[in-house]
Amino acid sequence: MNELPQLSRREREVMDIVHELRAASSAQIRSRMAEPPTDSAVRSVLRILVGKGHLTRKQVDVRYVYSPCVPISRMRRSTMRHVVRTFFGGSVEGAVATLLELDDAGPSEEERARLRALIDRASREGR
Amino acid sequence: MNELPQLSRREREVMDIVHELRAASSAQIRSRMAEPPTDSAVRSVLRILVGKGHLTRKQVDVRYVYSPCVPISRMRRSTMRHVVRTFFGGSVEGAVATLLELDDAGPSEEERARLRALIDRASREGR
DNA sequence: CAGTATGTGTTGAAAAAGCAACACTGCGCG
DNA sequence: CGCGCAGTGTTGCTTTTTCAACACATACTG
Repeated sequence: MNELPQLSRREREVMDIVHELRAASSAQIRSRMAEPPTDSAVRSVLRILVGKGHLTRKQVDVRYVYSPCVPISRMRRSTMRHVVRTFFGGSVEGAVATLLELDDAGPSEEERARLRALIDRASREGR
Repeated sequence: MNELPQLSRREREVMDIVHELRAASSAQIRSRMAEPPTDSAVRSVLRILVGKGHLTRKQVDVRYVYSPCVPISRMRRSTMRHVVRTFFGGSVEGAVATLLELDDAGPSEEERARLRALIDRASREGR
């Protein structure tokens, strides 16, 4: 049903930044962009994203603050689903394996404990 | 060091398809695209991607087969790193949690065992 | 051989993206 | 007040993307 149009290069870049910050002003977003263009250029992209229904904005004090329309939890799931399918042949296990290799320090003891707990909880919810 | 230029909408779509299939012909790619354009349009994008250094092509029988230049393992890591930072505030644990929720069937007993093994192995490699 | 089917590359034009210049507003301050 | 500053929106131009039409090659088939 909701087929939001796909994003251009800059649009995707901005969306990623907003997702990372959860909510951000135009200036904040610009400061994180690669080879940042003019202020007005950034705001052009923002206006387009609001128009397409990807961002909402809300006035806070004098400036606008932008945040994603789609709730973060849904975004997490859909992104992960896409990544697992695209890069891991659908294997959740493979994806977990790569995640665990990310920290080259490796997970701490507490973290490992929490991960085991996650696995057990997933198994209980599965049935 | 290697800063490959960022991708346009169609370019990204094609790259995702090629990553999923590991290697694909023009026609295969086209058949998986959303609202697929003409054959020649697809091949235009492919030629650009080869030019930018994102894809290699190799002649197999009569047709060309395209595959990514960057090895899949590196792609998996960099993509996961990006996703974790963008959508999970850097929390590997959070990312694993979402992964485990993906199958609504939940992981099987064997899969859970393998996941636990992964965790233990990650801890050993960590030091 | 003529015709069709499949694979490819080139070209040029329409659409979208990308962007800076400019104009407007409200605010603080000398 | 007059001035600069920070934030915003609009406009129009330039570049990139996107795409289909066309042309070429090879292989198969009647």
